[in-house]
Amino acid sequence: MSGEKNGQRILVVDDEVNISDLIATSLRFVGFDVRTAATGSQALAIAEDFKPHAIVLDVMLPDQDGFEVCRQIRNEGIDVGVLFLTAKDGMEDKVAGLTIGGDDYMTKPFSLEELVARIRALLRRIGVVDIEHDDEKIRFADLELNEATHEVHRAGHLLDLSPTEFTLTRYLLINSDRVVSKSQILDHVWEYDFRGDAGIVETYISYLRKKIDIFDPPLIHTVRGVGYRLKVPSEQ
Amino acid sequence: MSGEKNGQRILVVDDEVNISDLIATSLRFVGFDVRTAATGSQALAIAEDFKPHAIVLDVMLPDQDGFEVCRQIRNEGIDVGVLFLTAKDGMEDKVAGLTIGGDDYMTKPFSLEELVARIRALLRRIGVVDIEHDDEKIRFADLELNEATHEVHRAGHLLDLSPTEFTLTRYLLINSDRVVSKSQILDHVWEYDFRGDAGIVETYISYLRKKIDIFDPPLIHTVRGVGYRLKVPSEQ
DNA sequence: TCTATTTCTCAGCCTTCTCTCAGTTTTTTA
DNA sequence: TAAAAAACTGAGAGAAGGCTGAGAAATAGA
Repeated sequence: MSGEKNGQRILVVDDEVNISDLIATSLRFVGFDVRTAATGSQALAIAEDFKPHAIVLDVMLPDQDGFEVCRQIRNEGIDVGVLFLTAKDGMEDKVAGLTIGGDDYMTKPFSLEELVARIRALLRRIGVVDIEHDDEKIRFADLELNEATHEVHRAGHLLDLSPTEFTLTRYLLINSDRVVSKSQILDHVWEYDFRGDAGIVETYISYLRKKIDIFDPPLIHTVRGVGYRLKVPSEQ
Repeated sequence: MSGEKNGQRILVVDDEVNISDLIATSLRFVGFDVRTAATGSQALAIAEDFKPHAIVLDVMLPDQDGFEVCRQIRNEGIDVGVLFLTAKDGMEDKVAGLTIGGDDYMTKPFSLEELVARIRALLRRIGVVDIEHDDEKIRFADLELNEATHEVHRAGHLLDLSPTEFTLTRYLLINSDRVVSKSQILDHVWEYDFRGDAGIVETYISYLRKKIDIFDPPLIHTVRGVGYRLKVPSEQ
C-alpha cells in the first residue's frame, strides 16, 4: 500500500486533514511515496522508519511547533529537506529567518503546482536526484522555462510574466501536447481555496497569448468544449 | 454475479437508480466488472471487499456528500480513482479540487460514450492498465483518433471536428466494422436526457462524411434499415 | 502612505455548434 | 412503374462557448 516504485519519500505533516490529504494526493499522483502525520510526535514516529527525503511541515502544529519537530527529526540523524507551511499572518519573516540550508517555505494557501515545483527544487538542492524531472528547464518548441531562475524565454526573448502567468505556463508545459481542461488548470494552478469561476482561466490564457504567442507559430491552442493544449501546428 | 473476465472493477454510486443502472449497463457492456450503490454507506460497505479500481460517484447523495464517501473509502486504504458526477446547478460552489490526483468530474447530463472515455482515461492516469484499450489512439484503416490530444486524422490530414462530431467518430471507431443503429448512437453519443429525433444522427453522419469521407475510400457506410458501419470497402 | 502591479470579475462581442425542418434523392416494395 | 419508406443534405434560428477590454479590488513595493 505504501511502496511507490522509484518515488522519493515525502512526509506531509499538517493537523488539518483536508490539507494534508490534498497535498498527499497531489504528491502521490506525480510519483512520490507519501505518508501523512497530524502532530509533531506522530511525525517523529513515522519519520523514524519511513526515512523521508523531504518533509512538508506546517509550522503550527497542535503539540509543538514545526521547527522543533524539524530539529528533533534531524537529531535522529535523518537527513531531510523541509518545506515549511505557514499561514499568512505576518510570521513569514520569522519563518524566512529560520529557514536555513536547503529548506524552503510557502504561505497558505498555495497552488498545488507550486508545491510540487518547490518539492522538486528542494530535492534537487539537497542532492536527492529526481530521476524523471532532474532538468531545471522545461522546454516545448522554442518556449523554455527555467525553474531555477524563474525565467521564461520564447524564441530567445525573455518574457515578463506575473507569478500566476508563470505557474500557468509551467502547467501547460508539463502537460504539453495534451489537452488540459479549465477545471484542471484551476485546480492545479490556482490556490486551493479559490472559489471563483473557471472563466478566469480564459482571462489568463488571453494574457499569456499576448506574451507567448506574439511569436510565430502560436503554441496555445483552444480545444473547444474541452480545454487548452500546447502544440506546434506544423506537426500535422 | 461479479467476476468479469479481465475487467477492471468499477463501483457506481448514485441514488437515482435509473442513472446508476444506465451507467452500470454501459460499463458492463464494454467489459468492466461493475457494482452499484445508492447511498454513501452502502458504497463504503461494497468498496470494502469489492476493492474497485475506480468509482463513479455522485456528489449529491442522500446520506452524505460524495467527497466524504471518497475520503472514507481512501482511508480504508483502497487506492481508487474517482469520477465525480455533479448536477449543472449545484456545482458552482463545490467543484474545486475535483481533478486532483488523477480524478475527474462530469456534469449531468452526460453522454455514455463520454463517460466510458473518461473512465478509461482515468484508469490510465492512475496507472491501472486497461489491457485492451491501453493505447490513447484508436485506429481504423487510415482514420486515427487520439484521446490525449483530441485530434482526429484521416490519411495523415488533421480533421477539424466539433465536440459532437468527435464523440460520434469515437463511437463509430470503437464499434468499427460492426453495424450500430441510429438509436444506439443516439443513446451513447448524445446526453442521456436528449428528447429529440433520431434524425439528428443522419445530420451528423452527413457532417462527418464531408470531413472524413472526402478521402478515398469512404469508410462510413449506411446499412439501410439498420444503421451505420465503419468499413473498408475492398474488405468485402 | 502612496504607487505600481497583479488578480479577478464582468459584460459585450464574436464564432462555432446544435438541432430542427423541409425539400430532395435513393431504395424498397407492391 | 408507381408509391412508400428511408436516408441525405442545405439552410437557418438560437444557444453555447470562448475572447478580450475595462475597471474594481487586492497586494506588494517604495
